[in-house]
Parts: sequence; structure tokens; C-alpha cells
Amino acid sequence: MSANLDKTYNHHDVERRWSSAHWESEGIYEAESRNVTDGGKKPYTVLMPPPNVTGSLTLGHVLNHTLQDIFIRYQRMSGREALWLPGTDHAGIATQTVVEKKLRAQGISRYDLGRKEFLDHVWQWREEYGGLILRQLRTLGISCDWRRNLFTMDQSASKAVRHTFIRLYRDGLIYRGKRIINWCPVSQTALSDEEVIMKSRKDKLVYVRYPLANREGEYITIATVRPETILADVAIAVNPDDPRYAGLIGEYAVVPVAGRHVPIIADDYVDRQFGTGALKITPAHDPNDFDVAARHNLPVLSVVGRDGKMTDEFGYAGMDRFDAREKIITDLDNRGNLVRVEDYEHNVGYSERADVVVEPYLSEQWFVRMEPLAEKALQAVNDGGVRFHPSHWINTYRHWMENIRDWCISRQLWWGHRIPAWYDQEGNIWVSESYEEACHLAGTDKLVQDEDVLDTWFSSWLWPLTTLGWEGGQEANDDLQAFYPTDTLVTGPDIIFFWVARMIMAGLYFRGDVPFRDVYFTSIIRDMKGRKLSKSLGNSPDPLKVMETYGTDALRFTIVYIAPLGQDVLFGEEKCEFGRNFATKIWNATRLVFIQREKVFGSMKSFEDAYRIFSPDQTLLSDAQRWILGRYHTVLAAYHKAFSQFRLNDITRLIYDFFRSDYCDWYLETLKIELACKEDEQEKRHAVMLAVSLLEGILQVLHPVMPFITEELWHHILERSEHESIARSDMPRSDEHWTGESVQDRFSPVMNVISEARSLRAVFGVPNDMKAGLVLGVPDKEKRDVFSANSQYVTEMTGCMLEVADGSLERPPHSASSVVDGNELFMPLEGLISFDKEIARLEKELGNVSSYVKKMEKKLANKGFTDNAPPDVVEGERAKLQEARNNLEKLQTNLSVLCE
RNA sequence: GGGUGAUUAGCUCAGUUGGUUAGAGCGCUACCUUGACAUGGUAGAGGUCAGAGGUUCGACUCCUCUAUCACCCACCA
Repeated sequence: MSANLDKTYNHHDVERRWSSAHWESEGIYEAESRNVTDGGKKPYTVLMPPPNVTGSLTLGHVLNHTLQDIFIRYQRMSGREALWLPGTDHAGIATQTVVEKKLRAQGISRYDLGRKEFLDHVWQWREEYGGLILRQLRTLGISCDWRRNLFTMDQSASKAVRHTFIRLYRDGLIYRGKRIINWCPVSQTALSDEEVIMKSRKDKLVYVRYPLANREGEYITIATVRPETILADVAIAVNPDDPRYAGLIGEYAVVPVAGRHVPIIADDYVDRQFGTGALKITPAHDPNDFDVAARHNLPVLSVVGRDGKMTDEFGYAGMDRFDAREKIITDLDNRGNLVRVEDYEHNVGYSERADVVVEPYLSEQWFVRMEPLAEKALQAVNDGGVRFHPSHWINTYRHWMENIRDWCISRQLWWGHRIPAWYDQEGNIWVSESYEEACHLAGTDKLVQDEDVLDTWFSSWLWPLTTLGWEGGQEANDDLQAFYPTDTLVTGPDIIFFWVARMIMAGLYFRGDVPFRDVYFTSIIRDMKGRKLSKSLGNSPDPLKVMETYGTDALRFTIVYIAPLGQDVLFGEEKCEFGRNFATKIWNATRLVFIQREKVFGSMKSFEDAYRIFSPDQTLLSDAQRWILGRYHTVLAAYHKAFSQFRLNDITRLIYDFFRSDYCDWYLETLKIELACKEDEQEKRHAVMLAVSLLEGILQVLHPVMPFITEELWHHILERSEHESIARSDMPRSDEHWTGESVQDRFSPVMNVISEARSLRAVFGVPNDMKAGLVLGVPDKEKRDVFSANSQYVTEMTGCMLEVADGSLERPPHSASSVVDGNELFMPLEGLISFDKEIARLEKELGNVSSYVKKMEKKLANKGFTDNAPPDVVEGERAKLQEARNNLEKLQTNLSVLCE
């Protein structure tokens, strides 16, 4: 028999044997559109959130991709054409930064190289290092269709980007305009609002007085946190209803240092309560001021450049904006303009990537008009066309959609999709697919292409379409036809605006249908102290190391087990002991089953022949076997239900509890006894096959979570070729026959007696090697027969000879006693019994039961309860009371005997 | 300033439409290694379910308020 297992489980061997590379060559994970269109099988599609090419594997990826893999494997085993689309994202700023840094180490700047040569370097870098994250993900055992791997800068995806840009431009949804945008002085590019992180920051609120131009000795005082921008002031604004300043409106103030005369204007925007109620207006450096200035036809002056350094001619030029701030406070003080300085804590926008304070910056940028897109995308979610799990994220989504602002999509970078717009010498804009086409449209070949590239998310929002081969046209290819819309998107709630919402917009706009049906928002992983995982804190375990130490299956199982839907997760790598121990347990339990199989069947061949046609035979089933079949099918039903509710941590709990408690601790123990005691060969063979078939089912339901060990063990169930995979086997379904009301559970009472007897042994310290006696009084004839039929299990599992008597038995002398399911259980303990201990034990139990009885009596005496509660509930409570009274009576009798 | 989530055993968490004497894992205590497994087994200790009201015959579960923590959104300088 070749099928026996090594004594110890070695996850390295198993993971190597059933690696991603192995299955890629077998094509196990590939999906075909023709299987959908021809056969009519309902497909199931998952879209991988493309990791950044610069990325390396984090625990966030592990959780995210494990969940996706679980969904896809479950559906694949459920018979659907399951397609998981992988890919990577070019990640504009991140990648460009990495390559620039590398070049800088060699003393080269990107400007030395020029645009084209620099991009060659980036592509080369991507060739060398860009595949890392996908290789790492493969070690996780994820089952993507790798043939369809897409990079957001691939030709087809780039074509789609150009086409969608052109279409939105022609539809009037993309425009170019001079606006105040968020500027990152480090990356030196515009950012979208979403790329700005608000952080609390301690600053100074500086009160500055401006002399009035025409009133000698009079001043108006303003408060600002950015005194360095005073140099670009174009007005002072006050609230029109503010009596303090009513007389000053229309006057002029002199800007300190700059000496410029600026008007004092009235605008509702000004809050009378804040500061002095007078606000300096600096349109180039504050979006609100920009609006105010626009309303009052004021000029726009700028004193901070794209590198965050001062550009003015008042002696600050070239200074960093924060240094200039310090200096101007001193200068204002020297000139007698400084009134006072207060500590002030407020929220300031930081660049997501570079982590520096963003500069509101006036520049020409491209924008997407979002309102028309948002309207439909909001409706799709409100109508349930897209469902969120957990659903409370709808509130966040709705709020963003209802307050949406235009999306700044141009970036002053080189790495990315270049904006397909050309300018002629008059400055007219020609948006088109190519230079040639633009020339044709413009009627000249003197065109210059826009220097900027598009926001990375401008390609990401097309991901559901581009991964299926869409290039921006109206036509649909086979893949789109078959697999769009996709089914489940698994992603973090942190990119709900960046990505999820925009994909919904793009899907609806370009294809007229939502891009996915369900969105599963993953947990955020934190360390054991609840802090976010970060490189700088050093609290981020390396998943590859964790997999190496504990096993990939162990990591996958553990992380799903501890990650409930919609809750943060506290992770420490030692938690993986849990998953590792479980894997070991599975291995060992399987060994037991196989050892028994070998004993009974001798050769694998004779087992296989019988097993292939096996189904449980009613006439051969023991009570224990009926019980485990009932449990198995109950758990299966709950398992499938949990999947339909996206409760993946539930499925791990279900399997864990069932396997450990029911299958191993109880059922396998009964199996040993049955095989040891049964004479009949047919019964033995039947028992083994049942054990194997249950095990096979367990391996299958566990396979989506622990793909490696289940694959390995499944190949030992029968002799299967290495081309076959459990991933393509049929997921077991729950059979109501075994869970229905008519299937009587005769084994649980036996289990209860066993537990109680073990407890008595433990409490009284009965030595392990001492065979004790056990007497069970069962008044009910039918029940008595059940215990008699199963007495062997009790005897074997407790080390106590069980004697089943009727209800009229006498209490054996010197015995410990207990009541189990209304039946009296005695354990004669001549010489071992401590009367004090027994009395204490019985008294404690008596106390519990009598207070319970009182509680129940009170409940049932309450007319409100008996009248209002459903009859079956009342009936149930009556039965409980009856049983408790019965127990109480017996406990009292036993106690009184002892106390005599 | 708005919004969301959390608060259950020493620790980490389950508890699915209100009816269980409130569960698990880890940790702890006791006992148990001659064939599945000590990465294990058996038994046990340990909780006024954050607090206060309310709805109900009945609340860990529903409502209101409070406290603490976390996160998201927000153009008052």
C-alpha cells in the first residue's frame, strides 16, 4: 500500500510538490469564455486589485488574496467557470520615485537623461524587479489564470486609457483649467484630493497689523498661520455684517514688507468669530481665497514655487517656505507689525506619498467632471446593483458621491500614460489617439504634446474592462461577453474612493453595467497592540518568513480565522501556531484513518475498488456513525450558507470545530473501538470507507482555505495522478436526509454519559489503570436499549464497565453519583471516595439546579410569558423545568443518603 | 463639526432575524506518553456581556443617552 503518510507533517515538501508552478503547467486554474458562451455555465469572476509593481508582499496582501482565493476555489469546485484576473499597477509616483532614487545614487537626475531615456530605465527596472510581488503571491498558492496577467501600461490597457480620455473629452466630461490644486513640492506634481492626508499639526497663529493707507496711525489686524504668504496678499476681507469693520470697507491697507496697497473688501465667507474677524486674501495660495478673489475681480500673485521655495523679490527668494515663515515673523516684529503669536493646532494636508505638507498651487490641470458620473454610480449601489459587505460602507460611499468634486487627473510626472492632447501654436487643444490624427484634425504638423501623464487611478478605474481585453471601443470581445460584470471584488475600505467608486462609474459609463456585483471590504491588519503595520515601526512581520516557519496553509487558515467581516485584526506571527497545529492535527488524523484502512483492506487496490462505489448503507450504520453523518451534513449546510453571506471566518470556525471536536475527539475514537470489536468484515470495511469519505469531504471543504495540505492528502485518499487536483473536484453538498427531524440522534446521550463518567473519575482521582464500575439507571425502556447497545463505547472510552439498569436501582454503596439527561449515574468507589468531596460537589450542583428551578418556576408562573410567548417556546421551558426538577430530586436523594 | 465601528473570561475574539444555566482559542490548574497526534488527550477554575435608562412576558441581542477607544470625512484663516 503506497498511500500511507510520513509520520510527521512537513509543509515545505507539500508546498513544493503542489506549487503554483505545478498547477500553472497543468492549466488547472484557467478559465475559458467558450465554456461559458457554449455550455451556458454561469461564470464566476474575481478581479485582483493590482498590486504596485514596486510592491512586496505584506500581510494585507496575504489576507486580501487568501480571501479572493477562497472565493474562487469555492466557486470553481462548485462547478462554475471560475476566472481570477491577476495583474500589476504601474503606480506612477511610487515607481518613478524608486527609479529616480536609484539613479540619484549614481549621481544621475532624470533631467540629465531626458524623458525618453529615463522611461527606458523605468521599463528596464520593471523588467528586473517588477515581477517580485507576483512571485511572492504565487507562494501563497493563489489560483489565478496567469495567462491573462495584465500590466496597466501594457499596450491594450494604454489604448483603453487613451480612448476613454478622448471619449470623456468629447462628451464634455474632461476639461482643462487653471485651478488651485494640491501640489506636492517633493514629487513636484499635482495630486487629487484623495491623495492628500489630513493630519493634525501644531502651528502658530500669527496676528499681524496692516497700516491703513489713508488713515495715519490706524491699523487692521489679521490672523494667519501662513505669514510667509503675506507677500502675495491682494486684499483684506471682513464680514459685511461685522460692525467693527463697517467703516473700513473700501479703504486700503498696506501689506507689510511688500508695501503693496490692497483693498479692504466685504465677503460672507469671512467668519466673524475667528481670529480678529479680518482675513488676508492670498488667492494663489489658498483655494478659498482664490474663490473670494474671483468674486471681487482681484489679481492673483504667487510667492511660493513648485519646489516649495519662495519666489518673491522681497529678500526671501530661494528660502524654504517654512524657513521663510520663521524669518518673516521676526521681520514683522522688527517692523512693528507683529501683534502676537498664539499656539494653534489644526489640520493640514500632507502628500500621501512624500509625507510633506501639500502646497495649494495655482496651475493648469486636467479634470474629470464627476457629478454626472457619480449620480449613476450612487444609484447602482442604492439599488443593490452593487452590494457592499459589510453594508455600512454604503454610508461612506454615499457621502462621498453626494459631495463629489472634480477629479484632477494630470500629473507632472514622466512615468504613466501620457495625456493624448496636443497644442498648436495658437494654443488650441487637439485631443486624439495619435500625433498623426491630431495633425490631421488641426490641419498642421506643428503640434506639441501635453507634457503631463495621467493619474495612475485613471487606468485603474478601467481595470474590470481592460483585464478582459477591452481597449476602449464599443464592441465586446468574447471575454467581456462571458465574464463582465465580474462577481466579487475583495479590497480594503481605504480605497473605496480611489478605486471602488470610480470603477463603478467607469463600468456604468463605458459599458452600461456595473463592474462587479459584490464588494467584500477586508479587515485592516494591525499588530498585537492595535497599531497599524508599518515599515518604520518595524512591527510588520514578513509574510514569506511566516510561511516558511509555520507553513502557508497555517498562515492562510489563521489569518482568515481571526479576520471577521468588517473588523480590524490584531495579528502577531505567533498566532500562526494555531493554524500550524490544526494542519498537524489534520495530517495525524488522516494517518490514523489510513492506518486503519490498511489493516482492514490490506491493499490499496481492494480499497479503491470498493470505495469508488461506496455510499453509506443504512443497515450497517452504528449510532455513532449516524450521529457523525448528521453533524457532517449540518455543518455542510452552515458552510454553504456562510459562503452565501460572505462570512469567511465562519467557515474556518465551522470546519475547525467540526473536525476537532466531532470528527477527531469523538468519531475517530468510536471508529477505533468499532474496528477493534467488530467481527464482521463487511461492517469493518464499511466503517473504514465511511471514515475515509467523511475525511475526503472535510478536505474538500477545507481546500479553499488550505490548498496545499488538502491537495496532498486528497492524493492519498485514492491513487490519483499528479495531473488531477482537488481544486477541480466536486464540492460536497449537504444532504437533508441526514439532518432531517426523522433522523434520531441516539448517540449524544451516550456521549454525555461518557463525559460525566470521565469527570467523576477526574474529580475523585481514580487512577488511570484502575477499571472502575459504572451503573446507569434509565427508567425509559427505549432509552435503556440505546445505552445497552452502546455500552461498549462507554466502557472503552471511560475505562469503566457500564451496567445499564432500570429506574428502580438501588444506590450502590460508596459511590459517586450524578444525573445525566434525567438518568442516574453511579460510580462505585470503594476506598477512593471522599465523602466530604462528594458532599461538597453535590451541594454545589444542587445549588445550581435549585436556583435554576426557581428561576424557571417564576418564569412559567408569569401569565404574561405563557400567554405571549410562542407555544413551542413555552413547551420547551416546561420540559426544561421538568428535567431540572427531576435532577433536583435525585441530587437531594443522593445527598441525603450520604449525610446519613 | 459630521459619520462609522468597537466595548463579552487574564489575553484575542465567536455569539446570524430577542427565548442557551453566555461559548472558543491562547494562557492557567490537575491528571494522562507501549502506535494518529504532547504542534496531543481528558477533566477543571475563570464572566453582574462598558455604564444608565427604556421597549418587551422575556434583552448579550432592539431603542435612547453617557463613557472610553479606533477609524473615515470636512475649505474657518
